[in-house]
Amino acid sequence: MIDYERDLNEAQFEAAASTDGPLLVVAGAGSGKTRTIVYRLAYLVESGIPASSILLLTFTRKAAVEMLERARRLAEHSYGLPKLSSSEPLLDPRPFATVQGGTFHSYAYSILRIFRPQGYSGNLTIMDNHDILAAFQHCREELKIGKGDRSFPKNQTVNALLSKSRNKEMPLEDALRRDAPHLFMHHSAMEELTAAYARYKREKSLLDYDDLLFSLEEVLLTRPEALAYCRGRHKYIMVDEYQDTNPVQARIAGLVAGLDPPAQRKPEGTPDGFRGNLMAVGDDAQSIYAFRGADIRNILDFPKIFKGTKIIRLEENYRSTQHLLNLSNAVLENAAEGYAKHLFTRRGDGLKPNIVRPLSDRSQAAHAAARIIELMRSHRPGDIAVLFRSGFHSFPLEVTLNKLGIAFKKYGGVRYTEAAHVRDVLSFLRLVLNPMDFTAFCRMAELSRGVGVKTCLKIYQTALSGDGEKAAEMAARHPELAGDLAFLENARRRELTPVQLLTEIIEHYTPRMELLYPDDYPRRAQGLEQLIQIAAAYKDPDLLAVDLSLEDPENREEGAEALTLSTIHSAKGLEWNAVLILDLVEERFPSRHAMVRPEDYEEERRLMYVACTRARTVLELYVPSSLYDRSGGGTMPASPSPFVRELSPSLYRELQEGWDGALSEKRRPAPGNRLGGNDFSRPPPVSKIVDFHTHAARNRSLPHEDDNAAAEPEAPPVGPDACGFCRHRIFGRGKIVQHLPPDKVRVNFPGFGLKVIMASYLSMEDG
DNA sequence: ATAGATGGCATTTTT
DNA sequence: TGCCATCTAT
Repeated sequence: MIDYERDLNEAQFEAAASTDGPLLVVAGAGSGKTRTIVYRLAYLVESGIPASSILLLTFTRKAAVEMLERARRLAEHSYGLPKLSSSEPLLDPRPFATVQGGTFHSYAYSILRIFRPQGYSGNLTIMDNHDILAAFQHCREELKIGKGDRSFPKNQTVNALLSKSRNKEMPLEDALRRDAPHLFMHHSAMEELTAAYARYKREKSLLDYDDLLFSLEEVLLTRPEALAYCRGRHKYIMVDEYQDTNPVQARIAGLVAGLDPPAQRKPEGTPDGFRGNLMAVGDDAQSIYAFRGADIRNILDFPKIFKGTKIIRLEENYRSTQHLLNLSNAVLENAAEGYAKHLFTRRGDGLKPNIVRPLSDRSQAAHAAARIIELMRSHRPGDIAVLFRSGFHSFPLEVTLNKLGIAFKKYGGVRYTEAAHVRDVLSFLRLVLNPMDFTAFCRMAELSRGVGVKTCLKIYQTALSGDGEKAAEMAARHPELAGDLAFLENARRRELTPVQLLTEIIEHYTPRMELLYPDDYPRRAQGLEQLIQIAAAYKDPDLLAVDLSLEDPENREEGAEALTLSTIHSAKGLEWNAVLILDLVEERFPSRHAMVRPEDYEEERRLMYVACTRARTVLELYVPSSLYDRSGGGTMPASPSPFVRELSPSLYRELQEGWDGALSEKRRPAPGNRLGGNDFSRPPPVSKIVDFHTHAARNRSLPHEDDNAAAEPEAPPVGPDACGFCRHRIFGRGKIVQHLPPDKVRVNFPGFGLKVIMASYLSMEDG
């Protein structure tokens, strides 16, 4: 049996054992949130609640799968294997097998398949990003909007703004005023485009991501049988990462859990009206999705909306050492709004976090790689992660790792499902399931030579008007297309499992792929193998197709054995022994786009908090002094992120890159000894980097260390007694403040502050 | 009408 | 840099 009181702390236990009524669990980072949810699942099931009446809504499907998997292991461990001969009623060997789990989007789709939204008939098709852009392009050509007008926003921009306005539930006009005032002049054309886009979707039974949510809400509000169905089926709702829900999602959760729609609600609110079982789990300090409409008020107002909410706080941290927590807590301390969060741990102090100051983003990559190699001696690659604000921040590191042959997987950035060949195969799959899937049809048809958008549209329109024969005739004029259609026809006739179906599609498609991608088709073929692996988990090809459109399958692909590179957003909810955070400089982190509105800035701070709290024992913050910036025409100075500047030096250890490329601990002037020249016995280099950018270094004609030689400078151009001004390749002109025998000087560079630099790398300047 | 090519652009985060 | 959108020759 499961011993809840042994395995959980008091607060966790209370959360797990509070089965009925509204419940808000404010779970600090690393406070055992997943554990609590898993044990609560077990508790519910042990209380006799059928697992099939539990719905677990998570932020990603991956999170749901992980939790259910952990629940299964807990059950296995606690109950053992079922004894077949026992006369006792057997426990289900997989007690959680029927718990429903997934994202709001996939839940919405599962309901909308049964209860179609108003105006939609036939199979619903989920649009992915490419489909959406193609739709906008189509509409704008049709309406001749923005033609030849350079100032008119691109499809991507239009889509982003529209989606934002929908998620925040504000008129497009207001969203423009707020986020893109320079586009405000186009607001009426954009409204027009938006209307055309909506028509387009309806005509072709297409739903974009936002439609899934709004359509579900509409169905729940307008069709009592749909609401009754959902409520009858799921009586216990758990929502993970509640701080990142947007208003529709919160309303959907409330509706399904039993909250009456506003129209039916009594004027005084919901005094005793709410009888549902809804648990929200989240952390206001980790709310990082406001940009897509997440509303932190959902979690703050939860107790007001659901009267009688029990609030439980989880503040004991089981993940990180105390030194790491001190730094994370400090990040929040400077928040504009006072978050009452103070994480503590009983794990012990551990090591202080390191702040590493490389001279450039290039050497940042080299140092990070060197550090990773060092860490891999005592950690598995899967226990190490490099995090960054934006996808492209990891590019230099990716290059370095590739050179060194260090395998990594990257999350965030280019997505697997967006790879062209995967989308091709997916189109075939979708067309087998739904012959009228317009976007899939276009994608497949355009693989044939001589077929473009116009032809696609014509054939599709003909088919839509019911004249299937004529459409087939038109298609037959293109032999390749005809072959594809015959293939689809054949595949449809047979009842194939998802795996069989995909196998046949890939077989059919492979010759095409070899023509299309002569340079790298073997690699792509390998990627398609993965698709088949993924398909093995599905019985219903329809659900497979939807999931492939909704999420990145790479996320659940095999082992955690590779080093992780990830945006902070994608790292949410995960943890590693060692975490390196890159590019902690102004303009990058916080993102320069977040410097306008204070609330955006605060979200960056929470992002920093999320990043720091991913680490268990090792945390390193990288603060390069310069960045390569192509638009700025080369290497530009960079100032440390305010999130780093704010930190008290007592919280971390500081490593600085000398001009010889080695890292050494920064000397902090002892109190009362600020310029004392005698105690500069140099601490041993913490990690000496091999120059991974040899050719780059040569191009810049920088001397670099041999592997065995301690760098001995050549005759210094800056003499031992020199004073006054000098010049440095990156920092520019600076004033020599102090000599550090035998071979270094301390220089004050305007904009960079004091630097300790090998004298041989400086040239004299006239005062 | 299509396909291939050129040229211009901007570069946050995700379901 | 790589992605789009538009242009141009077929």
